[in-house]
Amino acid sequence: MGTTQLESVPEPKYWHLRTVLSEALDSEFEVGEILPNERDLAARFGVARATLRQALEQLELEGRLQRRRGVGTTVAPPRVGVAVGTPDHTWPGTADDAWQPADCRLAAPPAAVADALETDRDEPVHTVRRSRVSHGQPVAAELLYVPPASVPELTAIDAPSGPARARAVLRELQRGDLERQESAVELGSAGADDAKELDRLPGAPVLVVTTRYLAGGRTAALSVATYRADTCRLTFGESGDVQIHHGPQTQAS
Amino acid sequence: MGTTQLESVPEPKYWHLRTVLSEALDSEFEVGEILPNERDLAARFGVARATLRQALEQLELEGRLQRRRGVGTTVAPPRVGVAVGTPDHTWPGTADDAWQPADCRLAAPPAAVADALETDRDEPVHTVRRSRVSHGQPVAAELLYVPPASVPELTAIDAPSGPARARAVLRELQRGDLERQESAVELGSAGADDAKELDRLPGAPVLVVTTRYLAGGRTAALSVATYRADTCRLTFGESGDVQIHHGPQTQAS
DNA sequence: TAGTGGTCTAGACCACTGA
DNA sequence: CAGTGGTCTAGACCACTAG
Repeated sequence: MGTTQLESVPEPKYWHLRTVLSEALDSEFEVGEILPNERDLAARFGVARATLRQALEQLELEGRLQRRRGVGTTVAPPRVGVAVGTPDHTWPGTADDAWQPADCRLAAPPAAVADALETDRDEPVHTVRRSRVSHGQPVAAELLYVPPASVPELTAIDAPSGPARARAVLRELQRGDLERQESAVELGSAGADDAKELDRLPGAPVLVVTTRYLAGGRTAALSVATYRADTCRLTFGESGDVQIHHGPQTQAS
Repeated sequence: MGTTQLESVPEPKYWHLRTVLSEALDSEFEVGEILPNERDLAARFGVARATLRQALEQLELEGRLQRRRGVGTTVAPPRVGVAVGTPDHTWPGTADDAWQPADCRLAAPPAAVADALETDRDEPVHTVRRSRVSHGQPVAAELLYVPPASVPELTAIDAPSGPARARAVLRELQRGDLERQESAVELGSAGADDAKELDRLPGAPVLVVTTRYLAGGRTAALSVATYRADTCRLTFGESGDVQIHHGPQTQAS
């Protein structure tokens, strides 16, 4: 990071700063390397700390930086591709299962979920909580809603609750033949519980993947999964791993 | 918004404020209604304007609010579902074409794009710029990279450049038989040009959809599309419109 | 305990919109 | 023009991590 001054330009300081830092990251830093602390960086560029932080937030949103309280700011590795489009990676129990069941409860779901499942609003459904790990890092937290009708042979004795119960539900669910799945992706922010599971602070940006599993002409299950937006790239279809995007698009015209 | 004071809680003020406002939005406001201005709101809750703004930013990220400089803050309508998983909605020229070609240039693409296309890094490719409109609002800006080999019958005479040229390229491209497509979704921020096209400020959060189109065993084209993260929900597969998510996930335990 | 990022304040000025 | 959100400052204190 050679120069230490910002020219006066009509664009916001924090945006210009973002660009300068981004180029510095490309040319002068290695993945995992720690940056100078925020107070030093702000002084070096002659801006207030809040302005510097605005630039860092942008870069973190783009997956270029990783910040941890009490530790520092490090250069983030490229985002990991996470397959979500094919049943292999989400329908429970398939071979390379990166999902780890955490809990299971029987309770009435949110109204919107009940509507999508076509169950009564106060009819309890199995609610499985799972977390997904990739490359040793937690990447997603999921709530899977399974109406009792989808797991008819589930015996109450298997296990009362907890991970064992969750596995029993998933095992029974998998006996059904999945026809197809429909997904939607949108931006959201992590709630307190998801944040803890994803090792982030509350409000951290997440990609919310809502998936409806269809089997036997019915909605067999419905999943709401939150993926870390800073570290994940969601892939659909054959896991063809296209890695193109890097920073805001700029078109020389 | 009845109460005007925040209790002292161990959670950040802006987060608590976000929750309070979110509930107020559900119960006391209609879509399109304008909120009091930031200075009034901050005073009403007894916090600094910056803190209030942090809460509003969260809600905007979640698609609950829409803020426009010089105008005010309004309650946003639910996100619109935008189909991106099936060729019908992205492969050029299909029936219900919501895409509007804006420009076309012949130029060497970014290195990463050239690698994915399996062309030489300095080999020029057709670069089509399109924008997608839904419900009268711009929702996406796209750069479509088409190697000359994918449009062999394109005559240089059709049109030198501009929208007409873009349409010619798309028309020729469509003559190929699309086998399948692979997509990836990640979070990004809008560059200056995308931002203008999407009617947002630079740095606005976008969902970057990178798609590789396969035809005749080759990569026929590659697209990098940026969708407004605040207003869009990307749907994959049959356009089954699951609308579940609303605010951070909270699990009563 | 020293150093980091996270939160919060109270101001100021700017860029933009619409009447 | 008045009013809005957007940017920026210079501080302060807190929560967390690691030696």
